[in-house]
Amino acid sequence: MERKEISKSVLKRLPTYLNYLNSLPKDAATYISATALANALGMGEVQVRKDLAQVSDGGRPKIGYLRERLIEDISQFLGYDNTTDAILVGAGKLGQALLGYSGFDAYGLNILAAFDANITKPKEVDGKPLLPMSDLKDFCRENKILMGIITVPAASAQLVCNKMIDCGIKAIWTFAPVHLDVPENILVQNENMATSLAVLSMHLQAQMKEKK
Amino acid sequence: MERKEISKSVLKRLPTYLNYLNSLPKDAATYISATALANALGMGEVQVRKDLAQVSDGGRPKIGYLRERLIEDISQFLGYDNTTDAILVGAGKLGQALLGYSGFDAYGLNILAAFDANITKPKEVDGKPLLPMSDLKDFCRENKILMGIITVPAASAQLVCNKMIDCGIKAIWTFAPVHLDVPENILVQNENMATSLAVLSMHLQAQMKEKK
DNA sequence: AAAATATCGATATAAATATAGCAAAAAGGA
DNA sequence: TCCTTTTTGCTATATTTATATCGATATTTT
Repeated sequence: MERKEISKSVLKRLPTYLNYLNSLPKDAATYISATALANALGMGEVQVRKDLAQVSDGGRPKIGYLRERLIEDISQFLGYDNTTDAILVGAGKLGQALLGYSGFDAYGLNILAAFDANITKPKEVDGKPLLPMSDLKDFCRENKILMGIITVPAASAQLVCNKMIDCGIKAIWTFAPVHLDVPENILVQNENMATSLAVLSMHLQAQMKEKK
Repeated sequence: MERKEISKSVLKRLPTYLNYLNSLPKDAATYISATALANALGMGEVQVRKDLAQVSDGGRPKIGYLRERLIEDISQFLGYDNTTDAILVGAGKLGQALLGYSGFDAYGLNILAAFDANITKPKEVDGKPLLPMSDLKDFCRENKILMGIITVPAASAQLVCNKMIDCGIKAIWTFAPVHLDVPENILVQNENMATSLAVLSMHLQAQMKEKK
């Protein structure tokens, strides 16, 4: 399958497909069609078909896609087949929750260690090292870390972000509800819970209004 | 300010503006322009201006918006001024992290209690009640709960979702990486960490390629 | 073997979203 | 007082994204 440019919207839907495909029992039908996928996920069938066409060319008329092959193709496309090592800064509750979450390896993410400003002596949490901030640079260099996860309070997020960039990190996943200023070649993905809440509370407001 | 239809894209950007405005020091300039906001957040100025025009009409040429007024307008628009009560199901690590996070009240969200299948006797976590699932229905009815947060493993998410709907919940915020089937009038907001990871690892892949 | 059917993938259309251009308004200075 | 500058908000255009249409193809049914 040759790789073309892919839009962000499509990219964001791919994990959904993959997830559903993986959730099917082993003895499910060998083939699955875009139509079936669409129905199961409550989406438009044309959209699903177009999305799949961008990552796989195994679709056959009347039949659909070979399930295993499709899983492979999406996984490969998303880079889930070769793991990315990451570090996490901010070992508060959220940080520790992420650190202990065992589901990330399914997405090819491996959090190697956590760092926190309040740590002076190395510890262990969930079998993973929890280190002082002073160790960050050496650790990243030695392990060639490219991805960093920020789970510190908003006030210190930019500072941590700068440090990460200084350590050679190219992609940052942040849970701090602030905008981070970064150079052009660095990608920041803001897991912005506030946007989700906005969508939800808007829906509730609309519903309340309707009922009156 | 009269309320028009608003697109999801705009809605998702509003919290970002609000957040930035709130982060400014108290002695910052009284007025702020769409241009200034755009520059600070690295966005297009036309987009910011159009967005603001949808929630506030306090913009004045050459001057911009009265900062406090703008904060008020966006907050009100997003419904942050009147709190929404919610319950959470799944008191694992992530659930407890959310339960203990004190920042949600700034977004008008108040998590009243948590429920978990492994709980038989009522407990307390972070000063909030942690109750058995059997109490869910009565609690929701009594407190007129409209929003539910799901932090259970993927396998039980749909089950929990069904229960919530049965309890009268209209908006669901889920962290379980599965698609939830719901009736039309129910909104599901999937906090899908996998999509963020997809975007990030895609970026890293592209960067690696570039360097070769 | 022919007809019916389900599905793909390509092309065309529609809808949503983002960007650009410009007149009017308001402040500050010449 | 008039000119210049900045910014708003309107209108128009461009771009992106989603949806619909349709011929081709492969399988199943008749």
